[in-house]
Amino acid sequence: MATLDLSPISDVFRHQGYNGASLSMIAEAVGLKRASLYHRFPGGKQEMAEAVLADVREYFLINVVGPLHSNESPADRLIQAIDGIRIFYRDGRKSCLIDVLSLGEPAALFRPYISELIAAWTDAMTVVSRDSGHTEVRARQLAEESLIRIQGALVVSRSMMASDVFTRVLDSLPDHLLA
Amino acid sequence: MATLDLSPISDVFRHQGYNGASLSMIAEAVGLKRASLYHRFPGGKQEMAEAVLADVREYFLINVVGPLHSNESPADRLIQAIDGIRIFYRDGRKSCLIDVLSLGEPAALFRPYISELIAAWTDAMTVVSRDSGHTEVRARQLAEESLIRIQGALVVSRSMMASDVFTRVLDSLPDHLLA
DNA sequence: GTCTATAGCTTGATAGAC
DNA sequence: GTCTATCAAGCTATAGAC
Repeated sequence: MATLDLSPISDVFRHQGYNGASLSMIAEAVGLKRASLYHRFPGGKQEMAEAVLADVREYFLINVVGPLHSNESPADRLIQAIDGIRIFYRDGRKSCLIDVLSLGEPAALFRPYISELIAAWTDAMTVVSRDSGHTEVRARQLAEESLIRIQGALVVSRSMMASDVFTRVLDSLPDHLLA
Repeated sequence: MATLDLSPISDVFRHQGYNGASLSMIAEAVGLKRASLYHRFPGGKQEMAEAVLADVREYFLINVVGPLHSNESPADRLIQAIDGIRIFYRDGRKSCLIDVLSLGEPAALFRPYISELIAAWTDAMTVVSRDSGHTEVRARQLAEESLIRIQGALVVSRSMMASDVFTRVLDSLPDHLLA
């Protein structure tokens, strides 16, 4: 087998949280036995979560942060980034790793990864907002506000099983973020 | 002993999530042994979470929903509700039960409680927004938006250990919600 | 590189003394 | 009403056959 597809593991963590995700669940999701996971991830569960976070980081850099830095028009850049976000969260049906991995005692292990991810995301949204005509300070405010709205929409969508909340927030992003 | 103070249990759930909260942690937090918890909560862990949710519901009805329905000015009502919210979330340092209890397989057990809580909260914010001059439809949009911003701010605050994000969102609520 | 088997521990929950 | 003692089941992780 080549390199392992991490998305089933990601799904387990996102649905169950770090504590709730057992190696049995993960093993079943990837189609291996528990012990075999230790061949791929000698560091155990923690290493699996770190691998998933690295995977998510790569996805965001390519599909969200990258487009936001391109040389197209701010509106076109944002539309591409929104597509990347929509796909990652499956229209609001999948939780955010940032959210679920910041719970409990193990959260401290992942805080550095998560902080960097949030910073890169916020910076990229700041750039596109500023390029659309806002001042640097205002652009930063709007970018932070956008991140908050996305994360909040994910929580509310999940709690109420109403993913249209998330879709609506994503659709309104251009109006909020661009001048 | 009279009736048990539920806030230590609430804190454990909010910090660890439902799966991450073990009876050992809860017992230590309340100062009892594991077995003694079953005298207060024969239904075990699930009953503890339900009791905490009922407690939270009562707090919100008294300190958030109630003030929003009073006969004072919309601005004064909202200020009181914001105080209730700020205290409940300890300036953003405590997570939201709505968030942490909607993770994993046990989430289905709590969905009815959580949905009702969110609905009552959103309705109350809709009332105060409408009373300030907005149309019913617009008021509802703004109320939903406010809930999203609060929940998002809690997630971002927790992830980045920056509780000022939460404080800023709460402070901006009157401008967002009232006409 | 995947498996079976198992060690050692913690979990949620129960029984029964006081 | 709280405790000690205990249970079966689940957990993470390891050892070693193939």
